[in-house]
Amino acid sequence: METKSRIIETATALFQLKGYKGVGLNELLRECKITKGSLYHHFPNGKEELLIACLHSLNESITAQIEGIFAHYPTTLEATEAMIDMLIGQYEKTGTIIGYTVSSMVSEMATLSAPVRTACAELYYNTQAIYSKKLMAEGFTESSAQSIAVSLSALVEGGMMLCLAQKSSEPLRTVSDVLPKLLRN
Amino acid sequence: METKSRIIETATALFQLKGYKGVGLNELLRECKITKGSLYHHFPNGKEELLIACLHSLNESITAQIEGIFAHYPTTLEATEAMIDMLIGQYEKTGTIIGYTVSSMVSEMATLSAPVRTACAELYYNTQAIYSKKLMAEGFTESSAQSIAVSLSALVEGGMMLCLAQKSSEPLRTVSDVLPKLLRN
DNA sequence: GTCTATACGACGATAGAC
DNA sequence: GTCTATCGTCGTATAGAC
Repeated sequence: METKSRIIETATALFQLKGYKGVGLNELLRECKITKGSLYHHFPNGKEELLIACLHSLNESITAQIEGIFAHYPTTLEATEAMIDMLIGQYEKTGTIIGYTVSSMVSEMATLSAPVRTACAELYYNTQAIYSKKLMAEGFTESSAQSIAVSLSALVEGGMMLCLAQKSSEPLRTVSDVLPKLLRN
Repeated sequence: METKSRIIETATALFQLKGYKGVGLNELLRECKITKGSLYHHFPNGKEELLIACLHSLNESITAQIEGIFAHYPTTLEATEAMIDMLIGQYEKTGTIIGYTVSSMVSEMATLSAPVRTACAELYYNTQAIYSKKLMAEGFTESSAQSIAVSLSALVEGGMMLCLAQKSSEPLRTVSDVLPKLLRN
């Protein structure tokens, strides 16, 4: 069981960094220090089964982390700013954004594999639920809260894409600056 | 020359649909009804050179189309709404978003190939310049206009990603509804 | 549960005839 | 400028020993 979770952890990072199709099994095995036999023992249906396991794992960890941040800050604005700050910090430390986006998997696989698409959609749904809940606690109506929650996740996901293209954390900083406009009534 | 532009056109659509790594040369050749010899005559440096040509071509067509829309509507709000409406229409007609995003190329290649990353960054830069110019004409300060322009492109790009994951045009509709919050002073 | 060995197709790219 | 033929590599996946 420890091997299985190590595979998932390593594969998740690699998939986020290089995309699903960009990671060969050999590279993954080298990184995990295991062999094909072991991989196919844990994931009999191969690479796509592994990807879905990675997405479920990402879903849990991202949801937990965002929930933690949102529990710690009194307002949605402060919580979202803190979340983006964390993304920026991670980007500046590592040069990429690992652990907080499934964009590469969405754009690569959403039109090709229904199970993968569903797993990505669940992740977006969960984070939007966290945003939405806090917005309603602040007095937004349900429909307004849901609209803003969807927009927040679009803004953050798009902001990460811009950072990758520009090779700079500036887009996420800008997005963070604009949040007050979006979050006032 | 006619062959070359047909290759670019076909390849652009395929890359956007299935991602760069997801499109094999054989599939592309079949679709274009040409052979390897011809492809490598026009693109001696192979697939990545073709990708960059596609990105430049996309850059021109997207910029022109957005410029057209922004010239036609009096306010940034109306223009952006019209642009998103067009994306939604295209999505509902074809089931995917082809011709208006480079997300898949960014997330697949941005960390791997500098020329590809640069070509994507240029596209974002050009569209943001269009937004920004119109915002300034409406009285926004330069720094405010630029912040909003970056956020608009993040919002649209992220919105498309959510649509693909959810298999629904709803996220883009929601994003469109939220625009007034972002665009008022 | 992990290993080695292997199958076999697809990949991007090249050479050379026409 | 377009064709065919072919190269070497790497892709995912499987079989079977330990």
